[in-house]
Parts: sequence; C-alpha cells; structure tokens
Amino acid sequence: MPAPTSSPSEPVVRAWARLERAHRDTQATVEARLKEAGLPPLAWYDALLELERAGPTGLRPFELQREMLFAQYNLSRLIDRLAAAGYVARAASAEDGRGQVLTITREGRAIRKRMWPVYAAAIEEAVGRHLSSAEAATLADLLGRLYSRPAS
Amino acid sequence: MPAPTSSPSEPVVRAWARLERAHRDTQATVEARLKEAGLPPLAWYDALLELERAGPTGLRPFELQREMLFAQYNLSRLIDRLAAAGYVARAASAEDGRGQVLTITREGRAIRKRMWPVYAAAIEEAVGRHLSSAEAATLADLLGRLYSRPAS
DNA sequence: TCCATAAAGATGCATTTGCATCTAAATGGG
DNA sequence: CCCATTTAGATGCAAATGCATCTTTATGGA
Repeated sequence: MPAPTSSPSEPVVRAWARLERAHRDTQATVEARLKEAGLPPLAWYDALLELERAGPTGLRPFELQREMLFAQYNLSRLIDRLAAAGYVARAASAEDGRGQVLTITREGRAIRKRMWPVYAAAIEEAVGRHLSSAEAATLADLLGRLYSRPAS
Repeated sequence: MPAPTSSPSEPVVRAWARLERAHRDTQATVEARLKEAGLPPLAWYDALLELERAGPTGLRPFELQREMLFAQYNLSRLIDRLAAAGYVARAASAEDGRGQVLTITREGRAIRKRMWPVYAAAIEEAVGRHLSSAEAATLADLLGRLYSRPAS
C-alpha cells in the first residue's frame, strides 16, 4: 500500500485556505451587524432557532449540542447565558434524572424574531451580494460534502 | 428605491449555514490533528508561512495583519507567543520609529516544515477526501468571491 | 514650525473558549 | 441485585479573544 493519506492536491489546499478566509470574513460581518444593532451574538440565534423548531417539547442539551456541533462545556455555558437572559427555560427531565429539557420562552422567540432582519441583511451583504442563486446553490452543495451530518 | 438590502435567497442562506458548519468541522479536524502530533496551532503555521514567504526582509506586523485578516490586538499577542517560542524575531524598524520588523528564525522555519505533513494530511482528510480536484477548484473559486482581498 | 490628527503597537480588563475533571444518574452484565 | 461502566451535564482553572484605551511616532496642513 502506498502513502496512507495522500497529500492534498493544489486545488484542495486553495479551497481550504479560502474556506478559512471566507468564513472569517463573513462571520465577522455578521457578528458586527448584530452587535451594531445591539443584538446578541450569532450563536444565540442558532440555539434559539433550534429550540423554536423543536416546539413545546423542547430539546435536551445533548440534542442541541449535536444540532449545533458545539462542544459540550461550551454549550453548557451558552445555555447558562441564554437562561440568565430569560430566553430559554430549563426544566428537569421527566425520564432522565441526570438531564434537563430546554424550551424557548416568549422573550426568546421575540428576540430571535427581532434578530432575523438584521441577520438576514448581513447574510445578504456577506454572501448573497457576491453570488447568483445558482452559484449559491452550488456552493451550498459543495460545502455540504465537507461535514458528515447532513442536517439542513 | 425599494428595500436598501434585499433579503437573501434561500440558496444563499443555505450556503451561509453550510459555510459555518463546514468551517467548524474542518477547522476542528485540522486543529485536532496538529494537537495530537504535539504541534502548535494552525494560526502559528499561517503566520510562519507568511513570514517565510516574505524572506529576509521580513514583514511589519500590520502587513502580516492584513495578510491574515487578524485583529490587531490579536496579532500582537500571537507575535508575543511566537517570539517567546523563538520562532520569530522582532527588530525595531529602521524607517518607522513606531514599528518593528518581524522575521522568521531558523527554528521557525523548522517547525513550519515539521507541521506541514501533518497539516497536509489533515487538509486531505477534512477537504480533499470529499471532493474531486475539479470540485475543489469550483469551491475555491466561489469562496474567493466572498472576501475582498484576493491574496492567494 | 506647530499642532491636530492619524497610524503602529501594546495592554488592562472582561468575556469566552478549551481542557480536564467531577458529580449524579442510567445501564448492563454477572 | 450489585457493581463497573457509560452518559448527561457542570465547573475550576488556564489560555485565548474582544474591547477600549494608551503611548509613541509619523504626517499634513495652517
């Protein structure tokens, strides 16, 4: 057997490098727009959206963790902050004595809704502006191959 | 005039979301491989590579900052660490009394060289494995549109 | 020449992340 | 039923990041 992992081709290295930069740049734009508007950071939006989608059943932290690809300790503290802000409610899980169930509050729904227009405009500024719809679709498709969980 | 910034199309939102995830995932893989091998983090590589490319002339911190799209205070501290590790040398700038000139040391070149095989394998694992060369080229092209500075 | 302004870096302080570890509850084999 | 192992989640501590601000030097008018 030859080399166990072959060296990446030049286009692959370029794609990687640009993934880094494009991410840094777009992320910075989006976070900046949210902050300018006096709104919470991006991660809050993601968590609130997942919880809103989950409906009144709510989600267990570990489920949310999988959805968000977030480190456990990291999520634990994100939830702390969201709960402190009154955007999510924690309740002890009925079936699992170790666990809890998270649900979004009315305030949580409200802030998420308030974040969306700003977030949307930022996405358009950072991404949409530079690509046609067809190109965005191609990009989404290619990026989708780079991580395992197909979720969304 | 209609809405100053239109709402992003659905493919654009998808592309954005996947950019987030693909980045998180690939970045995590690469950092993990480096750490497993007992090597410094990715940012060190990037900085060292830029400095190596700059040759004996070196680079001013603000130049490096632009290359790397790194926050100023952040870079200032990254340089601290690199200098403490003996990988870069700082010297007062001749033309600019405020500034300094950074050059990579022999040890810096050595560690960068030592990082490359691990880094390369990780890039292949995180990106190359999932895409053909043509696809990688397409991806690189599309990502390249998302940030202004064409550098690389 | 003098001064206001801008640019290059550094730094104190608060927040966030990463890492290791811990507690408590669940699970599964003997 | 019991104990070893696993899983959910929290947390102390160190490192990194973000933010505001500061110092020093350069620059560009009046």
